[in-house]
Order: sequence, then structure tokens, then C-alpha cells
Amino acid sequence: MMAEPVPKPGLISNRIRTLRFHHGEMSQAELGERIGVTRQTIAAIESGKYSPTLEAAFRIADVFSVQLGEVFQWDANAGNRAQT
Amino acid sequence: MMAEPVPKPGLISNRIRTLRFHHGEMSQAELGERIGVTRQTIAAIESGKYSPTLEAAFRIADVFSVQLGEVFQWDANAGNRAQT
DNA sequence: ACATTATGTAAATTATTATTAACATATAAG
DNA sequence: CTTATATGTTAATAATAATTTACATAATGT
Repeated sequence: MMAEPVPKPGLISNRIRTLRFHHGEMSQAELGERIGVTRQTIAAIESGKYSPTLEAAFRIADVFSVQLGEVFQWDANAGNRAQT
Repeated sequence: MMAEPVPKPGLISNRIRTLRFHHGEMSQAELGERIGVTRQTIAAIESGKYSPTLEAAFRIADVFSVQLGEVFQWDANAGNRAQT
């Protein structure tokens, strides 16, 4: 045994990249500055390496003037889905 | 010097307690079971000791069949408010 | 009185998110 | 070619969330 050396595909997806481009091609660095985290953190969140804290999630939605649910989507059924 | 031995009043408030009572007086333990965390974690989140992970927040909202924003409120202006 | 359930809270440990620093590639500008 | 910007990625460390175990009180029921 011993598996999962991989990150976390995760049940939570996000639309950060799209939203950044729809907001003047905002860079990861600028978004990071605006919400108070580093650009590496934005990159990690955007690529789904891990999920942001609830506060960071609220702040990101605020930057784009949308609801939290329009940035992050949680798949309630991931995990217990039919196999094929 | 040396302050803040206290938790974190936090910019994020929640209505978990109210929602639990409006859903058949659901106990902290049951809510915890339903979303996959312990009752102590629910107690800590409910009392504002710290914020839940984004996934836990989505799961809690799902249990009560409401949007995440109806359970957790983020005060965008906390921190930079007028002083009386 | 005794048992059960719900909740509060604390300490020690584990897991996860975030940080800084570093080095990489790609692109556009001059 | 050189410079600057944007992004990808990794390692080591720090900060925060969650866990288990434990003990406490209050309320309810028998």
C-alpha cells in the first residue's frame, strides 16, 4: 500500500484564471497583493493544488465582485459517483 | 508587549447555531458526522475560534440546503473601520 | 440517585495551507 | 541580445485547522 503521493485533484474547482482575464488580465501577483497572499499561493489555489482558507476565498470573490460560489464550485457528489 | 493570547474574533461570522435549531435541533455532533468532522471542530467553528476549510464550509451549507453565504458572512470592511 | 445527551474547553499531536527564497521557461519591449 | 513581466514549480519553514483524549457542567429522563 502507500499511495496518493499526488496533491489533491479535489472536489473544489475554481474559475480564477477566467475571472482574472476578464478583469483586465490581472496577474496572479496583483490578485495576491489585493487579497494579502503571495503569488505562489494564488498559483497553487488556481491550479487546484489545495483549497484556500474561507477568508481568502471571500476576498477573491470580492476582488471580482461576484459571489463566492461563482469563483469556487464544490461538487457534492464527488467521491460517490458511478464507476463508468 | 505580548498580546493576543486570545483566539481570533475574526472577520467571518456564522449562523450555524441558528440553522441547527431550525433544522430539528440538530446537535453539533450530528452536524459533525454529516460533514465528516468532529463535534469539537463544529464547536470551534460555531464559536468563531477559527474558520473552517472551504470544503467544510460548503458541506455545512449543503446540510442546511442554503448557499455558503447564508451560513458564513465575511465583513469586507473589518479592519479599516472608523473609530467611533 | 443514576444514566444519557448536549455542550464547553483544554492539551498534545497530525494535517493542511501559506510563506519565503530560489530557479526555471516563455513572451514582449527596447 | 538584454530587460522586464508573468507564470510554473520546488524545498524548507511557519501558521492554522482538525484530530483524539480527557474532564467539566447543565438539562432531561427513568
